[in-house]
Parts: sequence; C-alpha cells; structure tokens
Amino acid sequence: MHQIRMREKDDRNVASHFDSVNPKVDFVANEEAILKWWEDNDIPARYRKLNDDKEKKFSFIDGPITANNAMGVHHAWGRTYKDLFLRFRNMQGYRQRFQNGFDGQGLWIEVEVEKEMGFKSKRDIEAFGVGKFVEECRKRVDRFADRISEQSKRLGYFMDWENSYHTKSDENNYTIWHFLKTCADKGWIYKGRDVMPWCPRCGTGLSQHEIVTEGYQEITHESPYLKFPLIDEGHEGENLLVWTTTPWTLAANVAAAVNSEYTYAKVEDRGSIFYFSKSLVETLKRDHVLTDDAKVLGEVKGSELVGLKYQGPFDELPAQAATKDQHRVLSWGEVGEDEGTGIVHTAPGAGAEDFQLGNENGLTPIAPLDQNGVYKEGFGELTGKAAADVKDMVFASLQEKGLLVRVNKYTHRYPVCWRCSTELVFRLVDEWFIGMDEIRPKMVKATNEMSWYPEFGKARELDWLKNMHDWMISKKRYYGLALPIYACDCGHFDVIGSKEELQERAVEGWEEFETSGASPHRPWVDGVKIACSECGETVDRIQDVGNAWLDAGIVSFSTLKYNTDREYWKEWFPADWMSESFPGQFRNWFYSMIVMAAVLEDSMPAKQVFSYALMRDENGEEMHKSKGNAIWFEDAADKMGVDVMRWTFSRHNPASNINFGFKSGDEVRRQFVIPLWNIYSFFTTYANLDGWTPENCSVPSSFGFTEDGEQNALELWEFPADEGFSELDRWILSELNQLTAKMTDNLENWHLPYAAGGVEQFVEDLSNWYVRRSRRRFWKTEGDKDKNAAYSTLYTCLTTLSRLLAPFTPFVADIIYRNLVADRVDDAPDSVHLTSWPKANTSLIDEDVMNQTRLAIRLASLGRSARAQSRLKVRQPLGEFVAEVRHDWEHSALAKIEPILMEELNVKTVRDASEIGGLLGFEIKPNLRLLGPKYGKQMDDIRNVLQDADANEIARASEAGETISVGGFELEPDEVLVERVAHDNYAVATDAGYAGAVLTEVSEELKAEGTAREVVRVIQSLRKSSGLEISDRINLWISCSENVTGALMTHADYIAEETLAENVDLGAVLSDDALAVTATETLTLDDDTKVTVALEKA
RNA sequence: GGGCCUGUAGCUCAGCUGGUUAGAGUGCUACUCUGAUAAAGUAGAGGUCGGAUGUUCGAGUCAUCCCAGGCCCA
Repeated sequence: MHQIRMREKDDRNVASHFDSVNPKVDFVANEEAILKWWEDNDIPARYRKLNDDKEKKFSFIDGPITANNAMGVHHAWGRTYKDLFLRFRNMQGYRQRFQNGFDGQGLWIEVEVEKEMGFKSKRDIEAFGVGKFVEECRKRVDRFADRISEQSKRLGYFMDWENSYHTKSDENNYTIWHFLKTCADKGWIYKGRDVMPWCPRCGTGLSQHEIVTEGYQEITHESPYLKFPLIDEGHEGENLLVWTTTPWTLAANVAAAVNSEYTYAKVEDRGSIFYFSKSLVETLKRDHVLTDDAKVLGEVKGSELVGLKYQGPFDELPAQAATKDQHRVLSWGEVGEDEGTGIVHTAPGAGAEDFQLGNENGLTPIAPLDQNGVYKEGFGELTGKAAADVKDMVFASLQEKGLLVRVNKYTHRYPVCWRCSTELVFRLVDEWFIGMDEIRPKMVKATNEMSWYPEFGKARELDWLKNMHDWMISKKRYYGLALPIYACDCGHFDVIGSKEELQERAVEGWEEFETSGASPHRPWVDGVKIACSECGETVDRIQDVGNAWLDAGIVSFSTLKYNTDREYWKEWFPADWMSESFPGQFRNWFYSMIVMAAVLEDSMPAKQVFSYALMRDENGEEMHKSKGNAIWFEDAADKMGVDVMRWTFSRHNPASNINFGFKSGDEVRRQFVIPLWNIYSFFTTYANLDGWTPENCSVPSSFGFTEDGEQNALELWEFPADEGFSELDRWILSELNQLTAKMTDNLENWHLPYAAGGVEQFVEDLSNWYVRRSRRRFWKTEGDKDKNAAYSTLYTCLTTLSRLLAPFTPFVADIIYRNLVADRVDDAPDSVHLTSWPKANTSLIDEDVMNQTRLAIRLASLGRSARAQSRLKVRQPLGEFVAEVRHDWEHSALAKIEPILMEELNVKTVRDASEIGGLLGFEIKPNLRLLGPKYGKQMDDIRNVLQDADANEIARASEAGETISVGGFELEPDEVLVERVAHDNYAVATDAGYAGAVLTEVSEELKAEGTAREVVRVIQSLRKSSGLEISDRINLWISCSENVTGALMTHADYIAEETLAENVDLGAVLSDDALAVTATETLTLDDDTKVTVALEKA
C-alpha cells in the first residue's frame, strides 16, 4: 500500500491518551491557533504538493477578485465554494495548480485612487502626471491584493498565495494584444461611434455603471413644449407637439418619434393644429400647455403619423445642413404616454437611446459638443457657449420663430457626475469595437458544450449571446490595458500582437520604452511609434485603454503559459471548473472567457461552470456599506468563526439568494457544530477514562492515499465474528459508509445542500441515537469486547467525519483529526488536509439494518408521544407497547427491534398490532391508486359506501383475501386500505400511517419499579450536585414509609448497582445530625408520600 | 417589451415520473428529561401550496393565462 509519509516515525511523540476536550469551547480562538499551527508546520504547502506525482489532474481557473478593497462576507461565500471543491479534489488525489487571481486594472481602481488623492477630474490626473498616477493605481492593487490574501488565509482558503496572477501583469496584457491582433487579422476590429454620458466639467466619459449606482439627483429643469411644423402635402399648418427636458439638444434634432400603437389626437388651440397623444389632452390643459378652449378635431393612430416630414427647430444652422432633409416621424416602441406629449424629440448625437434609434433608421447624428460641453462650430450664436448655459437663448430663438408653445418647470431624477455633481450631457464619441457576428456561432457552440450548474445557466448565457452586440473595448482613461491600435490619418490602422512585434515595427521611442521596463501601460508605451503599414507615416498608439473584461477574460491563456509553454497550456486548458456569482458574470467574466477561447482556439474555456446567486442581509435586504447592514469579513470571522460561516454557505442552495447574518450563524453553531463537538468531547472523556487508544481499534483505518484502483484496509474489511459488534454498531457504520458514498457522489455533481444535509442527518443520528443508545456500553467498568467495539465504532465515525468535513470546515475537522489521529497513530498524516478522501466500504451498507433502525426511531418517537398523552413518565415502566406498521418487512423487523423499544419506552412487552386484531379499531379507505383507473368517475360513490360500511367486516374480508361486496361494488382485497384506531386502556399516537400505543394500566409491581427508578434518579442528581466523580462509591440511606420500603426492597440490588452504593440502608431513620453531615434530598411521590435519601462517599 | 429563475407554515426550504390526511428544520408556547449536553424528548398553535382557468376519477405536481419578486437583455 502506498502511504504518504509526512514525518519520520521517530520524530513523533505518539501519546497514549487524547487531549481532553473542553465542552465549553471557544471556536474562534481554536481557529486562530490552528491557523498558526498550519503556518508553523507548512501544512498549506504540503497540501498543495500532495499530488505532484499523480497522473490525474483537476484544472481550476480562478475568476480574478477585484483587488480594490477588502473582502466582504459575500466574497467569502464564493471563495468557500472554490476552496471546498479544490480540497475535495485534492483529497481525491488530483494534481492541481491552486492559483488565485487578482483583477487590478481599469476605471474602478482609478476612481478609488482619485478619491484617495483628492482628484476632481482628468485634468488633475494629467497635472499630477499619468505615470505617477498609474504607479499609485498599481500600488493600491498590490496593497489590497495583500490584504485579500491575508483575509483568505483566515478563511482557511489554501491557495498558492505567493503565485497569484495579476491581470495588470505584462504577460496578461501582451496576451490580450495577441488576442486583439488575432481579431484584427480576421477583420473584426473596427472604429465605431457611440453616445456616452459625459461630464463636461471633468471632461470625461462615465460608464453606465457609475451612473446607475449613485449618480442621480432630483433636479428641476425648464422644459419647453414646442411645435414641429409638418410639411407634407395635406398637412400644411399642422404641427407635432413636442416636449423636451434638455433644450440644448434641440439644435441637434434629427427626428421625432411616436408609438405606432397609441392613438393621437388632432387638436386645435389658439389657431394652431397639434398632434399629440390622445390620453394627454386633459394633462396638457391642466399644465397650461393648451387652453381650456382647445378643441379635439379627430384621432389618428400613431402609425399614420410615421413617415411624415417636418421642419426642424434649428434648420437654419450650418450644422443641420446634412440632416434637415432627414426630419421625419419614426416609430419607436419606447415612447410612453405618462408625461410629455407622446411625441419624442430625437437627437442621435446627444442621447444614448436616440443614437440607437438613429442607427436603426439610418439618421446622421449631429454631435454638438466638444469634450468640455461647449458647442462646436456651425451652431450659430450657440457656438462657443456651454450646453448648460444656453436654455434662455434657445427659448428666445424658438419664440422668435413662433415655435415655442409653453415652458414648464419639471422635476425629475437626472444623472449627475458622482464626483462633482455637474449635470451630465450625452456626447458622441469614437470607440473601438470587436464585431461579434462571426464569433457568435463559435461561442454558442462552446456554451452548449459546457456543463452549467445550476443548469439554467446555459439558457441564460445563450440568451445573452443572442442579444449580444458588438463589444466596445475602448475607454478614454489612463490605467488599463494599452490598446495596441495604431490608427493612421490615412484611415488605416495597425494592431500589434506582441512586445516583439512592437519592437520590430517601432520607428521611434523603443529604447525609452525598454528602459522603463517595457510594461505595456500608459504613459510609457505611448512613446513608441510605428510606421503605418499602408502609407508609411509615423503613427501614435490611440490614447484609449481597454475594457476591463478583456483583462479577466484572457486568463485561461495568460496564466497557463499560452505564449511561453504551449505544452503546459495544453495540459491545463480547457479548465475543468470555473466558478463565479451568476448575476452579472454571464455578460462579464463567463462571457469574456468564452469570447477569448472561441477566438483563439475555437474551444470552450472550461468544461464546468458553477455559479451562485446573491448575498442579502438577514432580512433579505441588499447589503450596502451606506445602509450599515454590510458585514465585513473580519467581523464575521471574529464573531461567528470561519467554520460556522463556511458551513452556512455549504448547506445553502447556490442557485438562490442567501440571507446571511449573525443569527443564522448562531443557529448553525447550535444545530450542527456544537452537537458535533459534544460527541467528540464525549468520546475523548470516556476513552481517556478507560485508557482506550487507537491501537485498540478493531475497525481498520487508512488515512493516506492508495494507488488508483487499489482498495484500502477499510474497504476490504468485514465485521469479524467475535469482536462484539452490535446491531447498533453495524447500523451506524452502515450509515457512515452510505454517507461517504453519497457525499462523494454529491460533491462530484456539485450538489452541496445534499452533501451538507447528509452530514447533518448523520451527526444527528450519531448524537441522538448511536451515542445515547450506547452510553451504557461506555459507562460500564469492565473492558470487554462490546465496549471495545463501541469505542472502535465511534472512533471510526469521528475520524471519518473529520475527513469528510475537511473541505467544508477545515478548522474543526483538523482539531478533531489531530487529537484523534495525527498525534496518536503511526504513519498517519499530520493534518486532516494531508489525508485522502475516505472511500466507502459498500459491503458495510446494510439496508435492512438501516431500515430497521429507522423503524425503531420512528416507533420510539410514537411511543414517547403516546406516553406523553397518558401523562405517564418514561421512568414508570408500563406493561406493553403495541405497534402498528405499514409494510410486510416491518412485521418481522418489529421482533428484532423489540429489545430496543422495551428499553427506549420502558415497557415490559412489545406487540404487533396485527397479532391482536381486536385491540385497535378499523378504518377503511379506498386504495385510489388501484381504484382510480378502474372506476373513474364512480370514485366518489365508492368513497361514500366505504364510509358507511361495516369497517370490521371489510377489514376481515380484506385480510382474508376475499372479494368485498359493498354498495353494489365488488372490490378486490387490496383495493381497500385498512387502518387501525385507538381503543380503551391505550394511549395512541399516529404518524404517517404508523401507530404506537401504550397500555396505560399500571400494576403495583410496575409502580414499585417506577418508584425505584425515581429514587435512583434523585440519588444520581445528588451525586452530581455533591461533586462526586462518576466512579466514586457511596454509602446510602433511604428513609420512607413502610409500604414504599417494601416496594424498594424488591429493587434494592438495582438501586445499589446503578448508584455505585456499597451499603444501602433501606427504611433508615435519619437523625438531624446525620442530615447535617451527609448529602440529602427529599422526593415526593405521586401519592404524596415522601422519600428522603442521604449519601456519603464510601 | 423579451428571456431565465422564484413564489408551499412567522423564517429557511423539501415535496421523485400526478395518488390517500402537504412535510422537515428553525422560531414561539407548554410539559418532560438530563452523569457528553450552549443539549435532548413530546405536544400545541401556525397553510385559500401566489391567483384563475383547463386536462384528469384525482393537481402543490401537468397546460394556458395572470399577479408579485429577482437576475439579465432591450
């Protein structure tokens, strides 16, 4: 057998006893201690190297975490998944890379650094110096990368932290160049135009994201209503009534839009005829746009207006020369009729939606503003004026032309620059795009080939691909991928695909660039110039940097040595697994990963995608720093502990949002971690008392690795004939092996809630059935085979559990493992994280014994319920328990579990209700599964006749296998269901077709026994309160009335045995003196007689 | 407006190809028990299974439509 040997045997000081375990444990302090021990003993590195010699591998590609701020608990959620599955694969013997990634380029970083430095605009950055600014950005990224690494270690995340990749690295950026060059060679890269939100004060564009989050304010604008005179024949003298909140855009008007579905009114007011949405007539009168005398002349559908030409409000301007003949009415589904006029002024060069609409309709956009928000040439008196200052000039001009109808105040949410609160304008700018039409089919193919968890991820990704437009990859900023595009005035542009190519093509500035370190970043790379491949002119790099998703999308190439070691890349690409949160990542990281793999290799980037939803606070509210409900990682780690946090995540269904908080953490600790710890504490307490060590364990263990296909000692093991293993042992070992098998399967299929749920059920079973039912086996004084079997079984459960839990709760798992195994067993790995994943011995999975025990647990519960109803305590023995079961096998099983039920329920006999047919009454129900298909609509009649029929007769007939004649129906014996109901003298409880009853008559004999047990209980609690050790012997006096003495006499031996009494003085007369020196307690029995017990240490 | 997901007890969620009285955990209340116990046991209250219509002998489950929430797209 191949065993990983971690330490020379003689280094090891194998102790014979377990460290004692404090039941009042401080989990957080333990975690910190373990963390230190891991560091001191190099466990993470040894864990990572564990499978270096293995053939099979598991390739994980990490979605880079933004190294821009510290980690929150929502990051801990995603990182728990990553760590968990990587640990699982490591324990299974897969070779892995363990590379973490940091995302550290792009506007997000710039914005944080600007805040840090107190910058207000791009001009501040330019003044500070782009080079210095970029350095500051890099420093911030490195600072937070370190911070996140430390936080991740605290989470127990075992990664190769010294070898994390950075998207800002040269390798990453140059690999993107290669990607872009590949796109360019196929002709997919082009320069296009788009309208972007723009801050005229800062002179910079803002991303949609910056506006969505916090960039809106309530602002009141003066909003004009104006006429667009129609010029088509037959419409002379008629006008469109148009409204806008941005008067400065009117000079760039190209079209007007209506909703074809709406009905428009033709209205005469003050001598003019207007068209506008019919539903707004009253609103416009109320707002004094129309007078109360306005007359509705008729109605037209919006579609009838489409195509009509009109005269624009500023057609006299030179800037309108190319567009004034394009003015017409367009159909646009987005036009609403809640406000305005139902006719929308469209300026494709000054509004994002307008631009889109303009493109669809072949309009020429007019871009009125320069980068400072000032009108360019061609706008007459507006030229040279800022957009924000021209509204009065616009109104005056409209007034003069007779086009202005009314100006109203209008308050609305309007986007502002989140840095300086200046109202944004929309500006037409040049951007660079990747045309996706030819890439899309490859992406669809890859998406279909990939496995998605949850499964609907595939449909969502495909849906996104369907809607996907060309990819805008440029951004007018400083810190990011330097786009290797060299656009020449001749109209041609070159794309450079590598550092080497740049060097070859450079005609200027290469030496300086090389001296600076040749990092493809602004400003250093900007000094390198090439010759245009078309006309030979010297060309600069375009100023733009790249979209940040290019940075993250290339990592399955750049981090796998695609450019330097293609064999290595082939070994690890495509990845077996990638995992990120799904809101957003379908259009971001997953998307860019798929694009890159499709373009470069016509492949998928990863075989399996795993994704999860969003984290909310405890009340389901979104977490926000500003709302104060966000939880910092350190707070959670310090207060609830990382194991608790990780288990909370692990038991959750990834596909649904998680509501996370300290309350749910407390529940997990109470419900799961503490019970587990109590079992562990119980085991070590008694094992130490008995001097039991793993050498005595009669179940073999195999903690290290076996060769593939080779079975380990446990897998080959069978129950020995004479080692004392009981049904109970067989049961829990069966459950354990089933758990192991199911866990493996669930983890291989990403089914975390099932995996975690299985462990929770097992811990529950182990604690509340196995340990509870086995307690006496551990208590007894002699060390026989039965006791050793119990220790061996519990030890095996705990050590296996520690390994199954290692990927989930790495701290508590290692604490248990190290105490029970690493420090006690020769050749066992030092840490649970160096052990192999347990393999199930399926021959130990015994369905019969598991079913039997389930039945016993169920019937015991019913019995306790029945007792509770009768108000007879478990301590009072009762004559009989009658069980009603449902299936054939359960009748025979009942005989086997009889001793268990007798003990659990404290009854003298257990009977099967079927043996005593007269005891319980009958109830008859139709067997719908059989009768339904046969009788159809007659079912209601059958129901009724069965209700009215003689239940006893039908039950007899059914059990005798006779045909049942009832109400004109001839029913087969199995077409009715017979159930039993309660009878006198029995207390009955039922559940899911099962029933349990106890005989409530208590004989004198039973009563005496009950009294004896009551007395024992009092003595035991007295022993405990007197501070006696469990093994201390005592002398005992019992003072009580004569007939109670008689009753107790019969059970004197039992009392003595249970309480470890050497002498029992029954019927003793206790003097006050005696009471003063010994421990005493008085018990009042049901009939109000009193029993006083006194004891002293013998 | 379109796509996907979700809607079952106060809360978190199971309910497989339609089948008998819709479950679990948790929380709450009461009682019980206690030599591993920050535990455990038993009971109680708590549900128009988001709504409507349809298919069927029978619908939480299937179909259609609608409502609400979420994510994405327009």
